Amino acid sequence: MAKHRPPISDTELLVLKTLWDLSEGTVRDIMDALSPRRQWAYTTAQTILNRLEAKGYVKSRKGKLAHVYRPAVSREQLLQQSLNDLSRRLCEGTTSPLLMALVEGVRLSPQEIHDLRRLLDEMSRTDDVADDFDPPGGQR
Amino acid sequence: MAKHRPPISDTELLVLKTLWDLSEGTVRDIMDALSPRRQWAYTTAQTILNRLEAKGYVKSRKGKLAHVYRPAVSREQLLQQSLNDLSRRLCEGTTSPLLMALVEGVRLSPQEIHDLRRLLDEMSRTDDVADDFDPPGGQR
DNA sequence: GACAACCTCCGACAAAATGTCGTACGATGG
DNA sequence: CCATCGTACGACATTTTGTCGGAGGTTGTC
Repeated sequence: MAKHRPPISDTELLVLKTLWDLSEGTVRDIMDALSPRRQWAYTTAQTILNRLEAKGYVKSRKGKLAHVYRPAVSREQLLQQSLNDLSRRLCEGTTSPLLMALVEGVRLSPQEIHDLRRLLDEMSRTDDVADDFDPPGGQR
Repeated sequence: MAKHRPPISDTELLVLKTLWDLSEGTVRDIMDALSPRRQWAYTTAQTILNRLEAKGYVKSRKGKLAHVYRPAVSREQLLQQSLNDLSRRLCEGTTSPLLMALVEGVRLSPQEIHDLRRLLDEMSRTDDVADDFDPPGGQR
């Protein structure tokens, strides 16, 4: 189940991205990594991290000296979640409209098209066995 | 160029959706269509419409009696825009990660897979002719 | 041509989200 | 034992969102 998480703001995302890069780090690590792009008071960075944790995007563990933060969601998961939210907001939870919009609205490289085809092949192969009959107790 | 539009809030989206359904309508039309889900003062609906217009999501024309509002963006365009924003926020503007996340993270129906395949076929066909050389004066 | 019914314009306001800190205080290592 | 560095907690200005109220223009109707 994709857990429901409050929306992430731009500043928060900036910090999360930094954490993705670092894999993990303390408040100070974040500040260092971010400077000179952002000149924050120590507590500012701290607050962002706290909020990120409250929202479920990072988790922390007690390091010897300072708390060590690490992402609780990967870029892929965040992508996933965002797409789901989008789908719920705009398409009553269906996803093919997203697919269509993406494929139509973007110039895919031949390489990407190829990869996508492969992926589709895989999917229909696994779906074949599952779609032959209605699963008992199937939903919706 | 996809115009940059400020983010749309949930309430605003609700109204925009109503406009999509009605094709167009006055403040009162919106209110009627929305009741009894929402009990708004007339001016509340008006404000939402105004903000939607300010943000570029709807436009209005002067009707005989009252202003008539109509969507300035279709559901597809909004989808497009949202996906672009997402791509910019999370993937430095690239789109294949979105594609992958969508295709992997969602159970497509055989029908959807079929449609997608068709779309891909079309794309590679048009790409074949379009990619041989730079079209003179070609847009986007 | 005065009235009621509608509309529009403009501004107001509270609540929530966001961006940014300061302070008080506990742990730590020379 | 005191200078550092961290944490907890709260504060505050700004922006965004959700909701209205009131002043004043149109209009259709007796």
